[in-house]
Amino acid sequence: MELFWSRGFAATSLRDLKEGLGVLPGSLYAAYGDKHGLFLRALGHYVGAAQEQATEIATGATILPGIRALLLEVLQAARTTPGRGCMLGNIAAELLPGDEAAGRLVHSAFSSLEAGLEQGLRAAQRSGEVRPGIDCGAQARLLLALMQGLHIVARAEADPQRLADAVDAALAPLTDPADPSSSPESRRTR
Amino acid sequence: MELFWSRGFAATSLRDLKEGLGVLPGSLYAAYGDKHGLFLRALGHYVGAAQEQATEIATGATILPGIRALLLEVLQAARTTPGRGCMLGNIAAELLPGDEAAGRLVHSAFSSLEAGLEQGLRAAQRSGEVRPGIDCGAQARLLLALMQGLHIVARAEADPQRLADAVDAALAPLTDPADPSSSPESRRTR
DNA sequence: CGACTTCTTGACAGCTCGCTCAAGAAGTGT
DNA sequence: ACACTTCTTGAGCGAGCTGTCAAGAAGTCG
Repeated sequence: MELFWSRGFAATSLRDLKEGLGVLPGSLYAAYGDKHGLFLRALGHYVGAAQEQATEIATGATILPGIRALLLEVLQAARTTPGRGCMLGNIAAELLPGDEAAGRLVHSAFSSLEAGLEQGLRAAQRSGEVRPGIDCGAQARLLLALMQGLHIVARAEADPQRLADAVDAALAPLTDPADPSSSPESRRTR
Repeated sequence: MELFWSRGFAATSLRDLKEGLGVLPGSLYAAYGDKHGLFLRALGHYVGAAQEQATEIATGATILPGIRALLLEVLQAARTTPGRGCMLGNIAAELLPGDEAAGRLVHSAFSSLEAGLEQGLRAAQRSGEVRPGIDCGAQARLLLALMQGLHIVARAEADPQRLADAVDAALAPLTDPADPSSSPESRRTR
């Protein structure tokens, strides 16, 4: 997964897999059919992790700080592990919509993340954390697209943290109807 | 440019370039040094077009409808020309931050788009189209990241138009000061 | 222990890649 | 028309790719 994540599908050779995991071509063929089969398994593993994260967002104690932390982690990851981004976005850019099997996996992960965000926002709306009148479904799709976009834009930014205020600009309207300069205070980390 | 745009750098072979443009390997080498040199020229062309678009956004007659049209065009393009996305995002995902020359080009395009958005929002703010108190710089970065994210997410979406409400969710806070039911009284929460 | 089955290995085939370069085509000046 | 220069061409080189498969290693059981 790590190899396909950071290099992409085509750029990860059987030699890389052999040196990285000790999987020899013969064993790989016997177990997964071909390189693409192993790739789908690795992508499936990533999708599973993403779905776990989605339920964490939906059921967290504090929703908005959780979402904020999630988005800021994207910027942090761009600094600590540059060139890796999000495997879903990377694969989407490289293979979709041509690769149907990979497309189904990526789509299910995006759907789970969107659903987790929407569910969390709805709960936060009931508890008063998010003001009424917000379309939680549309906001969830906005936040999902923002997350993917941050992964992309951060790759071209020397200091990805410069994008942190964009995260707050996206979250501010959820709580404060008038003043976007009030920033949610959070200290939650994974 | 079209070839590198829709296939990426590595997946575009010299044979593709020969069949697509009639550029034979020898001529290519003499004119651009290598495949990467030609690629940078193609990317530079795309960057120039993006910068033109940035000034159009900044100097347009109606700013917010212009930005909205720009974002909805992303979803439209995902339907009409699937698998192409935005060359800037594609190249960022494939080559950055490893390829410094490409990184400089993508960064300058992102900067121009961000500056165009910010400039446009500032003008709209002065004309009252955008309400005061908005951080136009942060909003510009948010919209840029959203645009790139839409290109990615739309690749995995059977009907990209489903993301249109996310665009409106991003733009609504720029004009609407508050929930229609609550009074826009100056409530300085601070 | 020996016969049989299953697993593991890495050299190899067949292909495509980016790039080179000698040879022919085209252009230029007198 | 001729000598000279510049441009254009595509076959071919070495390297790397995915996928194959015979041969050896390891495991299993009477």
